[in-house]
Amino acid sequence: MSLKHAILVQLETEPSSGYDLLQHFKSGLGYFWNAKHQQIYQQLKTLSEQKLISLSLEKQKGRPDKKTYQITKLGTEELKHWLTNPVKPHKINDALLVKVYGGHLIDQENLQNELMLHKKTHKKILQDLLNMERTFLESPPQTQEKYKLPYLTLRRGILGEQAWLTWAKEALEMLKK
Amino acid sequence: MSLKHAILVQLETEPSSGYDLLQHFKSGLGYFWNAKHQQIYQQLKTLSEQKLISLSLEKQKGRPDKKTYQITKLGTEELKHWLTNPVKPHKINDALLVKVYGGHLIDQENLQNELMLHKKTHKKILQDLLNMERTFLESPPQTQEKYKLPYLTLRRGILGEQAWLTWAKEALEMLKK
DNA sequence: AGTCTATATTCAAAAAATTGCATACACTGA
DNA sequence: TCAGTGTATGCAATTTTTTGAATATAGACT
Repeated sequence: MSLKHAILVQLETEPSSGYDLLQHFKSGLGYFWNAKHQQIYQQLKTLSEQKLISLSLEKQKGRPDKKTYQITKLGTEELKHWLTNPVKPHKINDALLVKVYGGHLIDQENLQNELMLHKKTHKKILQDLLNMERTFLESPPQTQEKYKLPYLTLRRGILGEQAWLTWAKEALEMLKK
Repeated sequence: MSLKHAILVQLETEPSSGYDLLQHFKSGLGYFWNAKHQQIYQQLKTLSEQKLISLSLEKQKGRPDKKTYQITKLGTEELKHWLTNPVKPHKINDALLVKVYGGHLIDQENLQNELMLHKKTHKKILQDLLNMERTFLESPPQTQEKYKLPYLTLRRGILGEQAWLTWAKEALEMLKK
């Protein structure tokens, strides 16, 4: 169960509110760990009860108050413990590929159109990731050294998206034949 | 909810028992749709109740009897309906990347070792996929034409694994610095 | 004032996945 | 005969994910 640890990892980077975390899960962390806001808040409550994180209320100007959480010593220990133990390879559930597998049952143009839609999405994602990479590579060397591991997750995203687009091109060519 | 459709797609290809399906989910379909035997049997029961599949009991020599399911007309219609509607991009929950993101907290050798373990796994998967590809490409042209869409799912797997291994190489090099 | 949007959080229910456990048939080898 | 392995199926509980719904603060605009 790694949502807990994804949250702890992010809180270890900087204290955050539920909403801040949600933004991170829409970008950054979210490229490799999907989480819904209900999950995040629920998990924050649990982590707080377990004393792995602590809570402080923060008043904001022009915005509602927010609850800021930060990781505790206990939380950091729990996180380190998890980090030292091996995880299993992630499992894939890709409905698009199920559709491709059974695609002979439908009109090939429909399949092509859908592939092109997904291609568009993936192009956007790749663009976003490349922008993030450019920003990172323009940052000072100590920043680059500090964040070299998060950068690796970015590289994984980029290489994965590029592979996907290579495949999509191939697939569309085959479908046109 | 695509387990249902993954099962229907496979049953459309050929009638199968729960056990047969399980083997398919360990290979072939399983590279892009993960399913546990409990899920499969449960889903077969539901699909049968819904008349999307029909059941026949088959006696075997030297083995226990098996229940063979085949897709019904209604099932084929349901499947086609699903196939014509767009699906969302699949979501990623990759614990390894969460670990890489927070990897500065642990001994870098531990992280390297784990990456190398995963690398080994991915190499094996790629090998399996390439073997499957070779077999496919050695098959008669009409077979290749018939299964060109399932072949596309294989190609996706191969390109994805290759991208993963490229990344792993890059990551290990960075970790060694 | 009301509507819309953004920020911020919460509760609840349903669906799906995972884990644990179990049973039965059949064969093989000690 | 028993233990181990493979084939074959099933039930139940727990955990995780998804979906739906809602509330509150605050600002901007009509």
